Amino acid sequence: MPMHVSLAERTVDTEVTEDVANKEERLESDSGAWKKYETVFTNTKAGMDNVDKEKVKKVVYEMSKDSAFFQNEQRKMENSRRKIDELICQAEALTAEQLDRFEKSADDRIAELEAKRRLDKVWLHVDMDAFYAAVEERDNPSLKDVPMAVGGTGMITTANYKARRFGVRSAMPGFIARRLCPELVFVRPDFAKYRSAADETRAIFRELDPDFEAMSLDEAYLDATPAARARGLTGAELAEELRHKVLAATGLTCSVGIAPNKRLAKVCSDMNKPNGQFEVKPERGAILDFLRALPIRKVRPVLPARRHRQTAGPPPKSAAGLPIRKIGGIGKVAEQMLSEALSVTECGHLLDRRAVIVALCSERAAGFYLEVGLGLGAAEHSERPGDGEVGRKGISCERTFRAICTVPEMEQKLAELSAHLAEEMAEEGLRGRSLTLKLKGTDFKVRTRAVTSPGWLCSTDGILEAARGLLRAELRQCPQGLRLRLMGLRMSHLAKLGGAPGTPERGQTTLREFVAKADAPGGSERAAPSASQRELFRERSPGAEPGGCHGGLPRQEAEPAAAGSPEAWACRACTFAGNPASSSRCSVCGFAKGTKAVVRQLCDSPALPRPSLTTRCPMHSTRDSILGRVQGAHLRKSLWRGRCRNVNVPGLLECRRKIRWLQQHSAPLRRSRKNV
DNA sequence: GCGGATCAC
DNA sequence: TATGGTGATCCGC
Repeated sequence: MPMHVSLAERTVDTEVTEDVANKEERLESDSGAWKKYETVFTNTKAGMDNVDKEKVKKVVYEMSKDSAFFQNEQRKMENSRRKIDELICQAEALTAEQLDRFEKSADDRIAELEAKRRLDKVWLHVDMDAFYAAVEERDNPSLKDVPMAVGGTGMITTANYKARRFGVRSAMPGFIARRLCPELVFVRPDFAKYRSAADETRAIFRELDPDFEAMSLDEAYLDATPAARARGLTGAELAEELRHKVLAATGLTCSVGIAPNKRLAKVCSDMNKPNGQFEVKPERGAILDFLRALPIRKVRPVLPARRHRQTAGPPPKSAAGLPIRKIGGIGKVAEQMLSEALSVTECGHLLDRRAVIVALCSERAAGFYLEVGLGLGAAEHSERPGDGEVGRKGISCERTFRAICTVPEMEQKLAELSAHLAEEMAEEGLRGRSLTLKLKGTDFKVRTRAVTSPGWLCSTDGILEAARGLLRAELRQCPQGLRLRLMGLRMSHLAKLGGAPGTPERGQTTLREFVAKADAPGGSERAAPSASQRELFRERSPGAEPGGCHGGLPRQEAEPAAAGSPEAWACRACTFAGNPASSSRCSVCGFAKGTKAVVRQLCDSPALPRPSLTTRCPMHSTRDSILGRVQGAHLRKSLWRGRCRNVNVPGLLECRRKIRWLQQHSAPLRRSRKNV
């Protein structure tokens, strides 16, 4: 049985249940393994109530089971399984007294949250119905009569409702969709067209709320409070009017949710999809009812036999609460965790189980779940970036390609990505300090490696140089080589290009971020981000010659207009850190240059086992090899300063002792090698 | 700050 | 024949 039973299935009467049971039995005899393969495709979506989910699941499983993708999914599932089991143990270990205490604490928080409840707002969440597909159908009506999907054989972005009946849906790979529905028609996406259609809808949104919040091309939040007051209309009336206007102007239908906050409005827009609307009245009781006992929405097509039975049999179970998965932010993993560790499958359960939730979840998570249980949500538009502010946290690009395993191929990809990223940044007038390299192996495992540079990065060359450094460090850690199917670059710590020269723009930005973070609930413990990094790099001597110790980490990058002071940093031997070129010590691990060569020899020598990420290096007791990157900035800093006791890493002191020993004995060792 | 994971669209 | 790209956030180091 699926752990998450959909809404529609709950109302099924005994006869149909028997039918399902029989089918289950039949399929059980095949093998049964497919049942454990949970994909996002089995999650209920609008227009998919009648889909035979078990069949879809089996098809997806059959087509996936031998792939590397599947293996990776299994690995991820096992990991979350472990975490959930851990949570279950913790839950079982809770004593009655503890639970009592947590319940009181939960009640306090609930009282605080409840005090902030607002019922005076009218929010609309507008969601265009199967947007891309609908635009294509509008422009080519013959597509209306066939199952159709926008996207390629790689991935589907949207499916029309005819296709959804087969279980075809967004985010599904095309080849699986074709198997589910052989006559499926594929249409190449045309984003220019969708953007122009979105512009038409947005012109209408703007009439109702000039500050409306577009979440994507096909989705927006509208604060209809002022309009409702000014015109003396209810939210439902405004929604009705809006839907008609959108249809008249674009020929497209949309669904609208009406509620006193954004979170509820979003849930509501999905209730009567497509081309419908649903309101939760701005009353506390109505909201709690909505969460506890979901009204029977669209009635499923009812078989005559079933109708007959329904009158004779037990009353329909209409009182099923809102499934937690309907809430934005609760995905596959959270759903499983809540269900198995906390016995929460519906929003109403969140309040019943508040003590365990507060006991086991993080502060933020618990707060979120309590809010959901109370039906609370944002009642104001999210803050918009002010003038001159960046408005985003990062900018990135990534590409999937056929498997590559040679370094030149990888460097070629990096060059393309760097150029692309630099171009995008230039378009938005951005520069950044942190670069993250993303690698996905042919086994679908994802790794990310990041550097934060003391200077700004924005040019293709600057980005490429930093990216190469990250790649080389990774290659050094994987002597067996890499087989990649994806590479990506992401720039973060962004700022606008062309700030006044010499101003400590970075300091100001981070300070503002820090204040904002500290202001946010639960964020007060976070340290100012850049302080340790600045200290790491401060000892750089100003006159260092650029080329001295060059491993591929970024130098200070001049802005296109103003010339900055070029500063070489980075060291080949320790793979990573910023090193003043003139220093004889690595600023990351504190080794003298010569020592590192010796350590490397020792690690490489056949007499000793090779260090790897999983085995302990024979030279020290930490998990990482000396040649590998020392994890974590705080750890690097402590190593450099010799304050190991502040770092909670077992064996670190011993590690330093060994290093010292090596340093003292490096000379004879080096000599002995020369003699070989 | 870094890296893994999750989530939404 | 064979599972995407972009952006954000959270958690635990």
